[in-house]
Amino acid sequence: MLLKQMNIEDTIKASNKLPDSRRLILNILVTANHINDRIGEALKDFDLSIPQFNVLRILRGQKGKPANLSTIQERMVSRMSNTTRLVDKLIAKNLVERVTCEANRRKVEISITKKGLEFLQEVDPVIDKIESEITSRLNAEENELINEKLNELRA
Amino acid sequence: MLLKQMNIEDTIKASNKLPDSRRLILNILVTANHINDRIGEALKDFDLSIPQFNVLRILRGQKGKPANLSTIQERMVSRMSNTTRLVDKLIAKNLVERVTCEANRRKVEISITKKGLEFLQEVDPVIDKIESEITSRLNAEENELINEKLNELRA
DNA sequence: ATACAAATGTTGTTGAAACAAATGAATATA
DNA sequence: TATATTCATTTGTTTCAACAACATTTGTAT
Repeated sequence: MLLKQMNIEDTIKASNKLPDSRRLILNILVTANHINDRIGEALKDFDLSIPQFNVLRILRGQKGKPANLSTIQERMVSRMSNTTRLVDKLIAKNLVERVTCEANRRKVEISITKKGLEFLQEVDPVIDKIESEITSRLNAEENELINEKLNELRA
Repeated sequence: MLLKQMNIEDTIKASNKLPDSRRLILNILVTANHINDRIGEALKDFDLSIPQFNVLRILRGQKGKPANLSTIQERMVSRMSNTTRLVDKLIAKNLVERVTCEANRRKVEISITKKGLEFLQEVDPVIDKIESEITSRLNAEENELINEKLNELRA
């Protein structure tokens, strides 16, 4: 199978060659956008936004242990200003629940419900498929190499 | 100068090691987010949103030739649903202007104003600095390598 | 103890994005 | 030529995010 591949200049139809730094930056942004579009599209079938999906995965990662709002915020891919209302949405769907923490009554304990876990099990394979479809275009070493280089960029 | 560097598991504080595909996907998304945060922050000093900034750069890239709305949409880093109102904002600031195309009156011709060009000249060095600050953490070959690999991911 | 500061979430408001429908202009069809 | 179809953009509506102000609980210092 032959896949046509485009550099970013073509992709965003830049009129002239970009400076190297901007070229890489744009490439990362465009690629991230591409990924988000694909995942967001798939999640629409489940009436789930990307941030909502991320919160669910974070809560599952807690393995039963509830999480505070601030914990969720820290772990979000993109930091949200109003995580409260995001959680509200998930509560309305009975996918998560919230109780105020007894030890420190300012805090709040958020956890994923049984229904939430079951729901995730339906969503997961769809997203996994997209993710591995994308990353399978590179082999494991290339994959790992990019991981390292991106880590350096964020350093 | 020693920079502390974090892998994505640490960055998003994942409780367990992620599968390779998700690992790379998340890394790209987190990195893009990091870049957007930094650029968005800098643009705030100029009362400019990232999409607005992109439109201005697209129009400058036209070198005097005006662009249609649809042309702008194609070239945007992230596709927007309502570019009309985005352009309205820039018109309100006298940075761009819009006239309906004589040849095809459905179309509209959008171009950057003199003031817009001058404004971009102020903004550019600030953004360039951020962009090269980030990309300079890798050398030219690494930089180019990632570009290629990202192109393959989007293929 | 009391007062003051910091931590943690929530709520109100405003502006932007997503989505769908509508407008107006050009083109194709009958 | 009249009518339908498509194109390019705009507009209306609903949802969501950013930001700031607020409330409540906890911690600290006098």
